Amino acid sequence: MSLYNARKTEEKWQKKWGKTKLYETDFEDNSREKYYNLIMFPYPSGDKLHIGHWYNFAPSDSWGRYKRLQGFNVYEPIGYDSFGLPAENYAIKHSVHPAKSTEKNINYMRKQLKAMGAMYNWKTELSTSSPEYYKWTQWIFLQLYKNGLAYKKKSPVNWCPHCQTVLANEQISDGKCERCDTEVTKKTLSQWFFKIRDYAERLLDFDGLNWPEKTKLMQKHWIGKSTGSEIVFDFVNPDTKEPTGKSVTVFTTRIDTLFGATYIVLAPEHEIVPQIIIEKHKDNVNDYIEKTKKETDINRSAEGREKTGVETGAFVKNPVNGNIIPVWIADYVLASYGTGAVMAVPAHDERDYAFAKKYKIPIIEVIKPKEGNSNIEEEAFTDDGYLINSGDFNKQSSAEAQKNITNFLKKSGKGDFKTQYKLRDWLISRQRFWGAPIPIIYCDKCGEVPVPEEDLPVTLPLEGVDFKPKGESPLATVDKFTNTVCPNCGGPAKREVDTMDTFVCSSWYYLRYPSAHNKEVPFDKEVTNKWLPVDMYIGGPEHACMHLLYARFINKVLKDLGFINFEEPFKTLVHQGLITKDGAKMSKSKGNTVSPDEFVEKYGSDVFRMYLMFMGPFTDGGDWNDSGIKGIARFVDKFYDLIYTKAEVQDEKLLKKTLHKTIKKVTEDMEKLQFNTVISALMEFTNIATKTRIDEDSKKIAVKLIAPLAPHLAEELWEKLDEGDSVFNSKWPIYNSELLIEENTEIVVQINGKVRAKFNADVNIEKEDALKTAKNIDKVQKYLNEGKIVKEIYVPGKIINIVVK
RNA sequence: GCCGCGGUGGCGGAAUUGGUAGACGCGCAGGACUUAAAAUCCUGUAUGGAUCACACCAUGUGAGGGUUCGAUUCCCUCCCGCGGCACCA
Repeated sequence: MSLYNARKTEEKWQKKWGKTKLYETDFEDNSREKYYNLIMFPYPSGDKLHIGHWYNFAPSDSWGRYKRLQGFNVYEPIGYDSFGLPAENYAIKHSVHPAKSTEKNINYMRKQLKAMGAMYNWKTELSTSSPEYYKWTQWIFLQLYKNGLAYKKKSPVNWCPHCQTVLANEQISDGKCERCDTEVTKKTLSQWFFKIRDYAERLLDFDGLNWPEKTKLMQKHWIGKSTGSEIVFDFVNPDTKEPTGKSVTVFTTRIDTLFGATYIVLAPEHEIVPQIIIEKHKDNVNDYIEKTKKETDINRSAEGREKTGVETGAFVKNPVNGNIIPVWIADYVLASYGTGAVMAVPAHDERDYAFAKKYKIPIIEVIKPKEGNSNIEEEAFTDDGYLINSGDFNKQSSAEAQKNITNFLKKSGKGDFKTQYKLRDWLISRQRFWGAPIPIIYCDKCGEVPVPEEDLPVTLPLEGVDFKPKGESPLATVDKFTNTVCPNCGGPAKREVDTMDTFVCSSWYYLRYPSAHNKEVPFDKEVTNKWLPVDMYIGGPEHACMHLLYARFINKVLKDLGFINFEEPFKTLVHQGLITKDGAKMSKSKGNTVSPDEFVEKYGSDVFRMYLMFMGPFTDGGDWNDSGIKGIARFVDKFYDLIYTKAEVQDEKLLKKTLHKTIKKVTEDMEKLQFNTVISALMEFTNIATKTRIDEDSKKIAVKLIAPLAPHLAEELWEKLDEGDSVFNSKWPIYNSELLIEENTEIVVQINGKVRAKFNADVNIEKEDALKTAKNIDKVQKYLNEGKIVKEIYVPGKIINIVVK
């Protein structure tokens, strides 16, 4: 029977840690190497700390504790990503100011986080919605603004009629608002953008980053670089074939197929469209454009949708061969990518092929496969090959022709090499209240004026706000906020009423943490250059393309502006897996959630977090089982009893060997964050040591080994072992490899690859002796008699395989 | 459709420079303790066959094929699940 009382013990140590300031980082300590261990900070929702948070935070804390035991000066900060829509929606419903509900949620969450017993440095706790923090978010906006990286642009944006707010492309899933599931429509507004596209090329460079390949690949796809050529097509009069003076530029990655272009297609939104329509087609074209406007992007890009389009009656001249080809409009060409115009080569592009067949446009074959055949009557041939029907370029390979044709057009100014990116500039304006106000003032005289840095923060009003959305920012309803004076001329002026995307707040919080106590600067230069970049960043894979890309962007900008001296914010990145229940994702709507509080109450934080880590590999996640946690609870009791009980060692040799094997296994697996096998190794050790009994020195080692996983239990036992101070001020054990050397081994005898017998032998037994021993075994002889020995394989100290035929 | 990851007992999972598949834990079954239960401890537990029982035999890591003395691990084809992207010119 165990005497271990988890809840009491955990409370005791949490209090003690607070008193002794064990986890308050000494940022100036140079005696130990720094280690910045970061988690993706939580959004303080009314749902409190859920199991997903635990699965991110607890293993991360175990990792931090392990690094500390290894001698690093570990900094583990905590904070809250506290701006955002849910608090605003709550305010709309219940008329509670977001500042109030957020504070309440943070207070509750802080209690839960403390009960977890992680080694957070509470001294540098921050929340993005506090004026002390968003003052500097606004400061960052101003740096981008002053350096031409923030600009305002009228653009069609995605509009959620329910939230009455603009959504970023990233916030729409399945044509619906990610937050409220309402069908998304369109609206044109004047918006602030950050020029992340300027950094596209640098964001593709992951050199020196220890990140999951998957994440890097996702960012690469997201940025979507493609290299090709731009070609200028001149419009010509359909009757006289004379140039009209107008032209359109297209982007293509397959300029080698240019001789096969039989029409070009413009996006319905393309600005040149109104100028080039021929009278006869005007009604048709305008109808089509009107129809397109009503369709959302999502519908337009729905899978398997039949391609539609209309003729404009206009014609252009192919610059490479002078062919006159028709100009069409079709909604499958997107205004937002490339130039909003494409050349169509039906013979060598599936989309163009289907379109040409439908509208009976000629198909001209210009590429032949190097090997085998293509059948243009049946389908498009889209691979590279060699050119035919292409004048001087015949017989060249696709790659050669791409270079040569572009260079040929370059001479006459009708083409050039060009690189395109799918990445769009970052839309940061939000027509919301609960965000950092954009520090811009509009003056009738002076125009757009940035708020002077010394006037920051532009504070959110606490009173007089109407949260009910009316299609504009709630801030517009607060006269006290909007009416101000121009910092330039002193005349009356209006403030920008939009706030920033919360991703702006979270794109730099890791820089603020170590300087969070400093009110003078966003981040202390010395501290930052010493403590950054982040050594380990652990969080969900859902942030692969947004938060993690934005943070890299802001970091690079701040480096370019000379504020910091490092290019990348996160050296090592790890994504935790997903916890499921009965194989399904947990969700409130399904009612299959697990409440951490309930299990922490019953078993304690140590047991709960260890079970989470035991369920499966950390990066894969696992399936929660209510009774599975009992196994960990039993293990904790057994371990406590093992250390607590004094007894004579029965089998010293076995104990030492097992202990050092365990040190090796635990150390190696901790390095790989394979907590599940760390725990099973400790279980095996406990099972064996319970039988052999254990001496005091070995106990200390065992306690250190379990300390990262069960910090409270370890501290309690460390104290019981009459060790003062904290186990987390001790040193991680090192195994003695001499103790791991095996003298005897079990050799497996296989006949034709099947295990037939085993025998014990000296590890260094020679092949001949091993075979001799094996062949003397009765059972082996039985099989040998069935045929002739064809081959004998000996894997030293492991296996004998005799092939009999 | 494309890209990435995965598929192992009743369940979560372990093992891969190719070398005894199923560690560890849950669950289940039997036993001990108890008036009884819970807790705890001990034993067993891939499937099928055979046996009073053991020894034993066969099969087995999504399916099929290949390479090899030997394949969960390598190669090919296919099926299923998960995540991401998607008319990107």
